[in-house]
Amino acid sequence: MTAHQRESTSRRPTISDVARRAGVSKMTVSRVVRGSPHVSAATRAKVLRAVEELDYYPSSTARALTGKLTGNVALVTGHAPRFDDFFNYVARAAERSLAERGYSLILVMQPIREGELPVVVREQKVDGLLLGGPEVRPSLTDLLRKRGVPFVMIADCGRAIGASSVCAADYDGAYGAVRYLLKLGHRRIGFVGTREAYYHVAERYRGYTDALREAGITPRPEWRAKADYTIEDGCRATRGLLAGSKRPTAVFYSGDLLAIGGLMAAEREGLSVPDELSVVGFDDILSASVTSPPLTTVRVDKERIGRTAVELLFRLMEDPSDVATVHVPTELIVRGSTARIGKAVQEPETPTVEGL
Amino acid sequence: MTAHQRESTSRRPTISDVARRAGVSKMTVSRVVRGSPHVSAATRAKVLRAVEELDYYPSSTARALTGKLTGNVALVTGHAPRFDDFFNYVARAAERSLAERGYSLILVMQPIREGELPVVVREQKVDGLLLGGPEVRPSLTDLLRKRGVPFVMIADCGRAIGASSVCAADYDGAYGAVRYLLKLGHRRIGFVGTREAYYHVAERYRGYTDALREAGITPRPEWRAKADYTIEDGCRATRGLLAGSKRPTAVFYSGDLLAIGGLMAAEREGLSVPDELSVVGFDDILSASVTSPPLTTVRVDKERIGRTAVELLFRLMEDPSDVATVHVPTELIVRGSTARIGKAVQEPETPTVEGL
DNA sequence: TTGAAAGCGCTAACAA
DNA sequence: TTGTTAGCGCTTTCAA
Repeated sequence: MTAHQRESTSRRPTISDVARRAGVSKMTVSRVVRGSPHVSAATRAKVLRAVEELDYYPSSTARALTGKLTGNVALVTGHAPRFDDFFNYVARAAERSLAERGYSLILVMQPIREGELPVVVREQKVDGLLLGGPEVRPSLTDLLRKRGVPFVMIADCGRAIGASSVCAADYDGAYGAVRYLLKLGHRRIGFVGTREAYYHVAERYRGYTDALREAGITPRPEWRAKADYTIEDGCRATRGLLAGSKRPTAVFYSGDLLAIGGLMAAEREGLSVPDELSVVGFDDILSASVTSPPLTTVRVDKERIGRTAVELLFRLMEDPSDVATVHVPTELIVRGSTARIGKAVQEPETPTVEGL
Repeated sequence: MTAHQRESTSRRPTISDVARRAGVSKMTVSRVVRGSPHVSAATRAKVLRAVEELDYYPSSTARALTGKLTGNVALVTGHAPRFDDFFNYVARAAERSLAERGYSLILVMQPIREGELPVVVREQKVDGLLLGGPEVRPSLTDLLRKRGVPFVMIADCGRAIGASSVCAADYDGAYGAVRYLLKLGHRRIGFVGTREAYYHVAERYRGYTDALREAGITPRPEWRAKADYTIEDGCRATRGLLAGSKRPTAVFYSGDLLAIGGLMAAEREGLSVPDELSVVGFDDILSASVTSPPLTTVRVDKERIGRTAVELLFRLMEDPSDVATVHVPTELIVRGSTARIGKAVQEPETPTVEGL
C-alpha cells in the first residue's frame, strides 16, 4: 500500500501519514500532538502544518489500547425511575464536565445483573463509573473495587463505605422543610415516602422526624404512609393519610411526583390546598412548578451533583485513595402549596413551638 | 513477564491467557468467542471452559482497532431544549435497543461547532450517529456524508435529503388536533409555535392551516404568535393573542411547555380553561398531565422514535444505500383543557363544518 | 479444523 | 531533541 493520495473518503489519516508528510518519525508526531515540550519549535511547526493539512485526529481506540485510558466514563442508572427528571439533569452536567476534560459519557440504563459487572466495564470501554443511585446493588460496588475500577456514587452517600459519593443534603433539606411547616403553625405533619432502603429517602425521613421531635412533637405512625414512586402512588398514599379522623394538616413527601399525587388526592377529597392542607415536595422537578397550586418543594441542584460527581471521579482516577463525600446544599422553594395553618383545623391546645 | 499467576487485581485476562490455558492458539479462541462454526466441538468446549475459569471478556478497544467497529453509537442533541423530556425518553429507548445489539450509547449534548465534526467522530469513538433534532446544522450532515459516517436524523425528517430519519407524524398530529377543536365548535383557533425553521414546528403549522382551510376557515395572521420554547414564552405569546377584540376561543401550541404557558396566561387574564379558552399542546411530556386542568395534547411516542432510530441506523450500517424515513404515529390525548365552545363566545353566523 | 505471521494506530522505553 | 524497537489485544490473511 504505497498510499497514492488516498484522499477519497473513509480512511482517516493516521499518525504515519502525518509523519511521512512532515518528514519526521511517528514518535515526534505523537509528541507534538500530545503537547510534549521535548520538541523543537521548527519541528513542531512542521508537524502541526501536516496535521492541519491532513485534518489528522488521533484515534482514541489506538490510544486506549496502548495508554490504558479510554477517555470514556459511564453513567449507570439502572432502571432508576428518578431518571425521568433527576438523572436527566445530572447526565447533562456530567457530560459537560467530562467534555471539558476530553472525555465522553456513556449512558447505561440497562439493569445490571446481580453478581456481574456492567458490560462497559467488562469490555473495558470506560475508565470509571458514575453510579446512579439506589438501583445499584452493593455486590456491584464490591466487584468494582476488586477490579480496581474507580467509581462515584450519586444520590446514595454513605451506603458504600469508603467510596466517593455525591448527594443532595437530604437530611438538611427535609429538616428545613418541616421546620418551615412548623413555623406555619402545623403540628400534625404527615410523611409519604418511597422505600427507606433508599438512602435519600431514609435521610429525608430522618430530617422530618428530627424536626418534629425538636419541636416537641412525636411523629405518629399513622402520619407515615409508604408509597412507590409515581403520581398515582402518591395519590393513593395521601388518601390513606387523609382518611383518619385527626388527619394531618400538612404532608411532606420524599419526592415531587408523590407530592403531585398528594395534590390530586386533596382535590378528590375536596380539600383545598393550601388552605386545608399544605403540601411539600422534594427535588424540584420541572412539573413541580406547573401544578395548581404550584408546589412548594426542596430544590436539589442536579447540575451541581453531576459536575461534582465528575470531579470526584477524576480525583479518584489520579489517586485511588482520594475518597470524598460531598453533600450538595438544597434550597427550599416556597410556592403556593403551603400556607399558615387554617383556623378551622388549628389546635389551640398545642403549645407554640419556640425559636421558629 | 512470565505471567506468574498474576491473579491479584487489575490486569484483565487477554486472549493469550485463554489460549495458553486451553492449550490452543489465540486464533482458535477468537473463533470460539465470536461463534465461528469452524471449530470442533471438543476444542470449543475446552476454550469455553478456559473462558469461564478466567472470566475472560474480549476488549472492545482491541477489537475496534482491528475490526473497525467500536460498538458505540452517539446520540447528539446539541443544546436542544427539548432534551428536558423528549430526548430523555428517546435516549432511554435507544440505549435499550443498542444494548440488545451489544452496542453502547454515548451521549453528546455539547454544541458542535460549525464546520467541525463531533469529537466522538474525529476520535473514531463511534460507528454511527443519532442526530437529535433541529439543533443539528446542515453543514454537519454534509461533513458526515463526506466521511462516510452513517447517521439517522431524529425529529427532523425531510431536511437532510437522502438521509434516514425518524420523526413523529407531526402533520397528522396537528391536523387531527385542530380537527378536534373544530368539531368542538371552535372557529377562531390560534397557533403558538417556536421557530418554523424547525421542521417539526413547520409541519405542525402546516397541519393546523390545512385543517382550518379544509373547514373553510382562512387562518388569520393575528391568530399566529411566535414564541421561543419555555413556559414563560408561551405565556407571553398567548397574552398577545388574547389581547385582540376577537380573540381565539382555542389555541393550538407546537409544544406542551408553550401550552402550559398558555394555561397560565389564561389564568392571568381571568379566562377559565376550558370554558372560555381551549388549549391543546403537543408531545405529551410528563408535566402535561399534572396541570390544572390537565392538558389535552398530541402524544408523541418517544420510545418508539428512539427504537426506530437505532433500527434505521443499523440498516444503514449494513447497507449505506438503505435509506428510509419513518413517521411514528401520534395520538390525541383528550384531557381537561378542551371543551365544546362556550355559548358566550359562540358565533351563530359561522356555518357549521360538515363531516366532523 | 487449526495455527503462524502480520498488522490495526498508537505510545512507553530506550537509544542516539 | 529525535528516532527505533517493541508491543497493547485482537483479527485478518494465508498456510498447514
